[in-house]
Amino acid sequence: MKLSLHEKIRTDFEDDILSGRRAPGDRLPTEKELMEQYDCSRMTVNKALSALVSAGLIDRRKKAGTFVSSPRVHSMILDIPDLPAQLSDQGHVHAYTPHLTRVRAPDTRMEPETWLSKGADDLLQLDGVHLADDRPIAYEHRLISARSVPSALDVDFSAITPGSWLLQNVPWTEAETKISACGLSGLEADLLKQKPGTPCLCIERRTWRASDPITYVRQVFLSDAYDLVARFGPTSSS
Amino acid sequence: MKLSLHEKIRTDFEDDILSGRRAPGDRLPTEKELMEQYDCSRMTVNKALSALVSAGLIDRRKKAGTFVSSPRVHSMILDIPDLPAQLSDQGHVHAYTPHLTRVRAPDTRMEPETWLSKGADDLLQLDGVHLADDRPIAYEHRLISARSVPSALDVDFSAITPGSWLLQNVPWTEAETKISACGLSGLEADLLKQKPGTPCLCIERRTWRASDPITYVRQVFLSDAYDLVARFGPTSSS
DNA sequence: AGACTTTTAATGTATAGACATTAATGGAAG
DNA sequence: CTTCCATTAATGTCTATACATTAAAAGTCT
Repeated sequence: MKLSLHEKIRTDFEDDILSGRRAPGDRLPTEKELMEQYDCSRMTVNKALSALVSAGLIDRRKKAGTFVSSPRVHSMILDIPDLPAQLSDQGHVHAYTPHLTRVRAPDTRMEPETWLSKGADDLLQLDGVHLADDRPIAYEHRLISARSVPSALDVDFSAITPGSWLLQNVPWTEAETKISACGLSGLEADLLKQKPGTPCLCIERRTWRASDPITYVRQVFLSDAYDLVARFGPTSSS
Repeated sequence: MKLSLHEKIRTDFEDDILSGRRAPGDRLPTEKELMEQYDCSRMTVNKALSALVSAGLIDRRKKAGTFVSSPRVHSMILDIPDLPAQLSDQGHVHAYTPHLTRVRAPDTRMEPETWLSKGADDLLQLDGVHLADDRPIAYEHRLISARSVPSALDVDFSAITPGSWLLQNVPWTEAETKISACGLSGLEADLLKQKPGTPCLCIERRTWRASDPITYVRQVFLSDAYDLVARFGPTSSS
């Protein structure tokens, strides 16, 4: 693969920093030194270093210089893809069978419902089962604010999953995701053809669009059918 | 706060996209149009748009143009949980009690062990229980490559947890994390004072340092004591 | 119509210079 | 010795221009 010059400069330092050859606090050459070293213009060096700044690998201070960032944040990005997309990527056949669809008033004893309805608005409830190759793999309980997304009331959710429809029609601006483990309830176990109490991965998510609550969803995955994998490393670069 | 011109251009489009005023798939003005609109040079426009590309908000295709990127994936930033740090942040008292510490040959029937040992090297095995305020909350099974990290053999892991020691002494360059759910085994249940089969969150991680395998760890968390929460939204900008 | 070629409009990369901004540094005054 | 100020070395921003690269679109020839 052919790298452009600013990419080469960037990856050179990326490698040095990630491998530990340049430790946190170390000072990097100045732009002037680098433009001689790489025989290029200052803008090119600057572009490479700017990328490293926004990647959080270096800090730059005027007059002082450029330094390897100190508190190496050990964090990684976990992508939680749209279920149908992920399954079809892996060559499986995805299906969604609605189990319960209705519009109702919020139950104010339930925290997610008071949050979503702001105490008053009607909620569209969409419960259903996700299948991969005809095998049930997840139970989804979803609530949508009828106020924030009135158009959702007219959609036929046996043709498109609620998640995909929302992603395409009501892009979110803010989201909170919680991952935990839980045992299947009696109803869930029944629908997924498992025993109650079977350990499952539980993903809960709330999304906002410009500070309006949009949806709350709780997905319960059979643990042998689904897990989340995140990888972090030098390969991450685009 | 005074914004430089390229920041202004960037935030203008950031706002438009995050608010939904520009929907996925919409085409943005060309660089030429933008340099007239903002009365600036093309490089300035380019810098703003490049930032939006690396933020994943737009896609650009030569000759075709610039478009709001389409499937906004739900991603979350997963902080590598250094359990002691995380717990003390929340005001809890953390303790770690070793349960099994030994050096042994790899069991070649186990995939993680062949990976870590490359088929031959000795492994340092460190199993133990994490407690928060004297209550057991997690069981940790850890293997460290004696070859890649020989200094680990001399450490007293009743004084510092294996995770913290590694984080401080052997920074990784690459990591893979897998999150799933599982039921407690008999041994784990015993040590955590729970019933076998209790649903738990299971985090497995492998780390590398410059392509050398360093450690494999499997942490099993009581589901009522621990879950992962991440929030993603427009506040992310630097 | 279909397959190939050419044009062309857009992005991608890079240059050489200019001026602005900031903060470390050293020197002068008290 | 301390305070203040000027110097200056670094990054930050921006311009105007050039050429490369790509793929859409239009044109041309069967």
